[in-house]
Amino acid sequence: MSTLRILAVDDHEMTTMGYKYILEDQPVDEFDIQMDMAKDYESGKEKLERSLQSFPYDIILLDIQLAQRGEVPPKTGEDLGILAREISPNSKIVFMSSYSDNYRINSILQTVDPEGYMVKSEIDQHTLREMVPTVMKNPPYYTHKALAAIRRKMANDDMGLDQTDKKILHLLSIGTKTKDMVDHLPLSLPGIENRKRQIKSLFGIEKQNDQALINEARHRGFI
Amino acid sequence: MSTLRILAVDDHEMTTMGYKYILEDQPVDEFDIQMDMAKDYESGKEKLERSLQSFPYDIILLDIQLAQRGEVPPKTGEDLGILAREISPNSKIVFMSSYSDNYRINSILQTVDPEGYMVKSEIDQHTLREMVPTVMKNPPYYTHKALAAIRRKMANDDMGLDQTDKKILHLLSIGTKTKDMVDHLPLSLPGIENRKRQIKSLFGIEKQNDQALINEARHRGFI
DNA sequence: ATAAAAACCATAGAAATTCTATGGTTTTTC
DNA sequence: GAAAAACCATAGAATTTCTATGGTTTTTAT
Repeated sequence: MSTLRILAVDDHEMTTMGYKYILEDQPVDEFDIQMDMAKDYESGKEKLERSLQSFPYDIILLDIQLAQRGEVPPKTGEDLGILAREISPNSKIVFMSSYSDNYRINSILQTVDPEGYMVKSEIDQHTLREMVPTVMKNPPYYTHKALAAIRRKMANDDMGLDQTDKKILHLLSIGTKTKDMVDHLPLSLPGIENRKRQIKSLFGIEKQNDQALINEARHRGFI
Repeated sequence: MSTLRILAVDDHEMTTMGYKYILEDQPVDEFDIQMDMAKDYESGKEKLERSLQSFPYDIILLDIQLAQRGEVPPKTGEDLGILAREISPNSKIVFMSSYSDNYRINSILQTVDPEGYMVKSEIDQHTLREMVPTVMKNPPYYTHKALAAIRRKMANDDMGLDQTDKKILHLLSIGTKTKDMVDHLPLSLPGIENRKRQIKSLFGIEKQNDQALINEARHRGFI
């Protein structure tokens, strides 16, 4: 029976406590578990760095939304994941996120490529304990909602949308006005309008408004 | 206890027999199972069409490689899947394939978007019986190797490769000579060479040969 | 070992795509 | 009903990608 060292980073202490009790309570599969906790980017980073001196963590559980301590720009769990990949490449990384929105999932799957992604509403004693051996021996582990998002993405992948198109969809989805997008994109206003028109055409919703575009993009798993 | 009607199409009769015995033997979850079998595209198509008159199939299990009966061009399980989606849209479709190669999986995930994908080496009594209720109530169901392929794809997705680039990689992987690719692509020979060079650059393997490109593309989940 | 084949590279100009600038119309919002 | 935002169209500029061409290097087969 080997011992796994797990670091859980979440700004809600209750959450990490929950993980701790469920996982340390009794052995998971063939593993004994020993948990560490952190509740923001900085303390997570510190624990991570300190661990490299002795035993690196076997698994790192990361919430996306982390409490800030006044940093600008604010650091997220995604940033911590990217850091962890770099300095502790043998640790398995699992995101525990409230978001099941595609833009976030897609981004994390590309920047971090974690061994697991669990949507919080689907985390319970069973899935949590199931995740551990899967991530260690047979990654990846995705909960159902994450998997469904991934499926949507795969099904609508090669539509020819590029990074810029996807960013436009994302900006739209968070309520950005088209005229303000010029501040976030290297494009002129008519350029943006043109792309929106092209995407609508690709989606088969010509001559409809932005809401229709947002709905279709969400349905197709882009946002 | 409701009854599920399942159609299995595979050119190896032993395989479909195996599915039949395992699934009909005893109820799966809350379902009683009744299997039909077919061993090529034509007979699969007939059973499918006939089923529409009475009760459509709940689940359709498809092998990719199907025995031909002299058709040119040969029809595959993918073609049958596309047909099934059209004429029997409420049936769940699950691919049972020997291939875990990405190009195939990616293609099927886009053209058919099946509720399940199982790699044959991972099919056994347990996974088979686990697949049924998942596909019916909580799709998708992917076996581990399929999931790993999907993960690779997601991680390397937005590299800016377009359809043509991916087709070049695929043609390369099946041994097509560069000079012969002009017959399969709407491009001149230097055009193809240029794209290969660009892709190598994207992959960080400048000035290396085709084998290196194939290896890297496979590693990144494109083929 | 060497001849033939294929792969690889570079360049110039053609072709196609995408951008911007501009000016206007329609729709939404308050 | 006035102001703001979204939407549309066009011409020309800028960029990208393609082809044609001619050459060098590497691989393959004898």
